[in-house]
Amino acid sequence: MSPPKAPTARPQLDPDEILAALNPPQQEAVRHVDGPLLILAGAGSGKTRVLAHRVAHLVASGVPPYQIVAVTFTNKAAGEMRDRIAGLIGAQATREATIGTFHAICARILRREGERTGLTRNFTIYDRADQLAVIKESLRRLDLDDKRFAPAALLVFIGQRKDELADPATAMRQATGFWEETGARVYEAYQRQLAESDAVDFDDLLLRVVLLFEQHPDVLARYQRRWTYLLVDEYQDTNRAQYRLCRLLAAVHHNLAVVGDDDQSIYSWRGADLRNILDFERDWPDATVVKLEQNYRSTQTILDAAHAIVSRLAGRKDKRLWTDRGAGAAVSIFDAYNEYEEAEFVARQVERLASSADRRRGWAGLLTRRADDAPAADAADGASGPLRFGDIAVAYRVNAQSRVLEEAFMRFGIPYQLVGGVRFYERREVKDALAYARLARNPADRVALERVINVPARGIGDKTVSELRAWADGRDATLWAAVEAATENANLATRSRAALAGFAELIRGLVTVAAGEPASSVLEACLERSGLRAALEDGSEEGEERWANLVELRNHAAEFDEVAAPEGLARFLEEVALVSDQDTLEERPDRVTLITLHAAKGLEFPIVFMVGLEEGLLPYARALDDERELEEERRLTYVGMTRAKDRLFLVHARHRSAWGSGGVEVEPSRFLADLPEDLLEVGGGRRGPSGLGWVRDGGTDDGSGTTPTVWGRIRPGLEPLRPERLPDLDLGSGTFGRTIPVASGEAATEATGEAAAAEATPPELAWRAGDKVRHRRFGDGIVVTSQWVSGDEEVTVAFAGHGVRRLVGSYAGLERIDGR
DNA sequence: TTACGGAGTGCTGAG
DNA sequence: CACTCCGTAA
Repeated sequence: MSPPKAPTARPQLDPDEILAALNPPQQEAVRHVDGPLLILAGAGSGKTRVLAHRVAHLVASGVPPYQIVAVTFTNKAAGEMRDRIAGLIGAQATREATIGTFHAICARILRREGERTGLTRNFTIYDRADQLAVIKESLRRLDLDDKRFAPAALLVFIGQRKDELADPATAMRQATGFWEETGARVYEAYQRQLAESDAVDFDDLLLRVVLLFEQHPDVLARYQRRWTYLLVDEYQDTNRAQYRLCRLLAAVHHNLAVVGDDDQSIYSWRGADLRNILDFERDWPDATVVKLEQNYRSTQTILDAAHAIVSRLAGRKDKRLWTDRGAGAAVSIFDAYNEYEEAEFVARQVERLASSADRRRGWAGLLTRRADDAPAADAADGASGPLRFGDIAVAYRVNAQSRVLEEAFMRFGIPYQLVGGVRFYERREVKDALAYARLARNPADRVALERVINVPARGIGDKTVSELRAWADGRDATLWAAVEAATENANLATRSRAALAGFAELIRGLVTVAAGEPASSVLEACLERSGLRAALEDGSEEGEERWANLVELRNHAAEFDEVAAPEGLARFLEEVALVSDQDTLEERPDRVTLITLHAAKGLEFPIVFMVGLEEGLLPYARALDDERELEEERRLTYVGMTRAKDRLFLVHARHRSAWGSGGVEVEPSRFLADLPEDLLEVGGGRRGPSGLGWVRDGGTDDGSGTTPTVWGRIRPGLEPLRPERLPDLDLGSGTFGRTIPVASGEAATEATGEAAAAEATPPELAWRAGDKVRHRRFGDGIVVTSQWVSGDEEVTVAFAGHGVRRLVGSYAGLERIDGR
């Protein structure tokens, strides 16, 4: 996303050549030049390819590259798009096009035009943690109780208002009830504080550009002239602000091409509005619609299974994916006793799949379980080479599920990489260092200032900071102004004044460095002068590790050194603020990828394990009482399944522990029951009547010999994970778990000495999963599970807005609000 | 002002 | 279990 350069001479491209390698619908999408275009692109239908070829075709047809803007969902996707386009039209011409995420493009626009809206070009982008700090400060200023008005809930409230393009006044007008009125007041205070800090949050990046365009038609007209061809990827995940942005930019020329798949819409919780794609044809009556239904990624079996999940959605755009790759292997279901066995199963399968024997013979043999079908050869992308760890991904609903998997992989010595989780930029020392860097550019950044004013400790305690706040509040000044004026502040102790003078001097020095030195030098100065380095180098192993992180941070900053000061630092901070989890994913051929289902969107792997297919996890507990949310869980399941190219494993456990407590019994996901039996092979678990209509009797291997199934047998010489939690694995005759001593309808019992005691407890539980209840404090919720714990019933309830709570039955005073 | 330990509490998802 | 918050002692 370098600044546009004057168009340069470029090699002549032949439009027909660009079309050559595409199928007919793809060609239609690429050949379409003027007017609105909706590309309904199913998973794996080659949409990135179509987008890239479309850009190339536009250029070949005479559109100057700088008039093209392509919007992607992540920076990583932008990079891939850029590479692909460069492969077609050359790097030189590609550099002239604008390719990036909505957020990055808007940040760039605001950097250039923001002064009309009261921002300086030094503005800071606040992340979620910063936002929470601002909300807490706003609550303090309004003298509100953060118990009654939970910062996280307010953040959601404010975010929703912004997604709808509602300002604080509008939010106040539309407020229903006291809580929302208060929310609107907090919203107003929050915005005021952002303005004081010369900062914007993620939503503001979009919102402010929309407002800028709406209030300054001249600016809008300039961008309309500049960008005459718009391409938007992942259109199903756009929110109202992004939608409005598209409409504004395309209002004159109508050259808006969007690509999306309503089946893959999984971000409604952050404002994505499915109507944007469903109503595209109504918004643009002259729209051309192209459906891409040929899939180049998965086997037909995987596609059929995935279709069974998604075909039950109401009001979806009708489409069905097909492939000419052949049926391929059955989808494998594994029924584990608990999450430890689940993880062990995955690890063992990974080990087996990547074993040297399989590697030598290639792994085509693994893909031909259904004998009537031709081998699922895929010469096109070379998938038939030796299988590597990097060909395997394990996907799960929530990050917390990764831990048990990591433990199992470590045990088995399987290399893995984790996407998401504790992110690099969220580590404390990294945030501290970045706070200094932010202050070096923008000392008004109050969140950064409060973060590091006493880090490392320099004798500026809470009392001193409170006095500074009072000084600033009384004068309507920034906290930084209060720091600078501290030497004249009689309310401060002499010692505090001295400490503050030192701190002010430190920041002023950093500001000077930031004005003229490259980004890495600024980082260097931040680390050294602040004392961060000295504080970390205390000889401890932890300190050493943290220091290593800061060195990495500085090295990353050095990548921006070629950009002249002060822009280099600005670019660095902007990129750091806008990186996504997916952006941090490296293509490591030697590592298994552990990833959330959300982050896995847009990726593909030859082999995918989806774990935790259980009621309460997928679908997630909080979605159980809401049909729309359930549909989103369904789409999320679909997204996960369609990541798999050749082999898909769906794994669920019968018992799962939640935050430290022992395992409770869980039901298999309803989505499993939607899968056609003839596409599946089932392993693990108890045989026979199990309440699962789809469980097949008999063993797990069909005897064809092409799938060397070893399920149900613990590997000799390897102790089971957490043996105390597992039933007698190695006594099971070919299958796991025999019969587990759990009375029907009753709570889970560990397969330990506790079992006997638990079995003696009275079995009548007042509550069961799915019951709708009301609690006097938490409001309405849904029972996730209920079990006997030391003589009382422990009810776990998911409350709307209050999270999942465990309550003691006899005290909770739960009220049944409907149903049984 | 800081360091420590115990208590309390929370797990969607993410730019 | 893993984090943050809070009170207390140094």
